[in-house]
Amino acid sequence: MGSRMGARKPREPLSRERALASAIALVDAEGMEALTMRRLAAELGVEAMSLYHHLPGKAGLLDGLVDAVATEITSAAERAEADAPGGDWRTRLRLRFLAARAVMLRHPWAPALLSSRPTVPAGVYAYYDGILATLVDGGFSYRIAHRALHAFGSMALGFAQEVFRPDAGGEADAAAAEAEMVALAERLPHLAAMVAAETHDAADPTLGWCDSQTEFEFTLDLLFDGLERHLPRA
Amino acid sequence: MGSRMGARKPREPLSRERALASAIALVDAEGMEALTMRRLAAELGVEAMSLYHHLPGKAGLLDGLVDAVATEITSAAERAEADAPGGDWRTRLRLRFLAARAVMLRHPWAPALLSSRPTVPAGVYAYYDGILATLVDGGFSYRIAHRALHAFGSMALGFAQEVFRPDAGGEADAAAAEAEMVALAERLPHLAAMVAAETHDAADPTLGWCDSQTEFEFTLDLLFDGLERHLPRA
DNA sequence: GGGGCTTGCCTTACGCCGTAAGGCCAACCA
DNA sequence: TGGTTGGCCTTACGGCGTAAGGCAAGCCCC
Repeated sequence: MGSRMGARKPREPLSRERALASAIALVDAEGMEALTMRRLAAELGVEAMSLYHHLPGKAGLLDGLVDAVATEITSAAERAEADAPGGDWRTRLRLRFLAARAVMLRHPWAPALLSSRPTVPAGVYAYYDGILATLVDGGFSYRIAHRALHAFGSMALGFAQEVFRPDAGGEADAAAAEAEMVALAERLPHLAAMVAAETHDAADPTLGWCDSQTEFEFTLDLLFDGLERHLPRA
Repeated sequence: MGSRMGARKPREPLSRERALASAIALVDAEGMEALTMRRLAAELGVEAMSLYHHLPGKAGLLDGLVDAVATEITSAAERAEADAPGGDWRTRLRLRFLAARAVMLRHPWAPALLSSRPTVPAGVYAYYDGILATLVDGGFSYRIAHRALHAFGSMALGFAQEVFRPDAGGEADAAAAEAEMVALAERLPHLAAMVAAETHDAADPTLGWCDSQTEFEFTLDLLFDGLERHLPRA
């Protein structure tokens, strides 16, 4: 008896894939600092050292995470571009970048992890290749396409950098916050003026006062406008 | 006897300033991962716990580093712009950004540290204020200046991102590297074509094949060209 | 069918890390 | 002169990544 009723096995045998999936879920839920070998093992119902039979140490685990998001980005970008077959290079690139951004927003830890790697993760090259394909198909020389890749920089990867986070830390002590704002207005007049100007004519429907999606697309257009002048036939 | 011949004192008494200066020197020389409380204390000829009389823990130490580079950047940018009093907003911004970049190149650990902070370091606001001043002085509305700040993103801070680092890891086993290159050309045709195109007509004097300074300035011009269309009088 | 090998997981232990708690000694002030 | 204070040290705790080895179950080949 026993081998035929196998479904009762207390747990499936652990593997690199299971470990990576669990790690991603853990990091999505609790952030990078929660990812320790002991904690991940506990999440899998196992002891820490057991992970070393499937992963080459912590660095290897991080490599696995990086590869996972890199392929997620690449396939998302590929799918997005395939959905608009007739578009010009701008709209196709835009779709790629927005797809990459969507992935990054799902995994807020990914930008820091990607840029912390000492070398470009191998999986990212495939993504860059797709961007290059779109550019050269759009008429750019490889020289300019190369520069464009640099110009896009972290935008191509969809990094959602929130330059201003005025709400960080809750809203306790609003009076003190206002006092600090007044003090800030004296030391940093232009910043204060900008905040005032932006909050006053807030007739537009941006939430808070920084709509990162809008900023992202504005930057995209800025770069695209600048790039367009470098088309050989222009 | 003793108090008059003070210069013989075995060491000066340690302070926040001395600790921060030593920390910056250590990190410049050996990277962020070398910065531990014990190591920093050893560097100062002291035990780890002594640091806690001058710094509020490791996080406070990192805050100190962040503040130090922020003020270094701000003052460098201010000095750079002051050196060209008659220029238009483009050249003045360019001077600011290149000054910031120079600081970052002196402290390669700074970008990751700055962007790892949960909130924008206070000292960075002063730097942004200077950029805003240049923009509004150049005729931009606060709305567009705000967007420009987002558009510049990490460029404003001079982040030197090296997208391609083909030499990482030495040059051992050149044959294997070439084999890998061939395999890569099959999987990533556009990337391979770009590398080929760029290395063949390398008549220009760029070192290696990515001159990050050139890429940086190309991106600056791209953004500036795009921004210029948003001037109200254009 | 049984001995040896492989596989998968566990136990123990080491040297790092940040830091809480408290001791000791010299300088200073009353 | 004696108490107080400040600067530095000692000890210790829990957590980290991981090296080294143990132990039981399954498999292969004779």
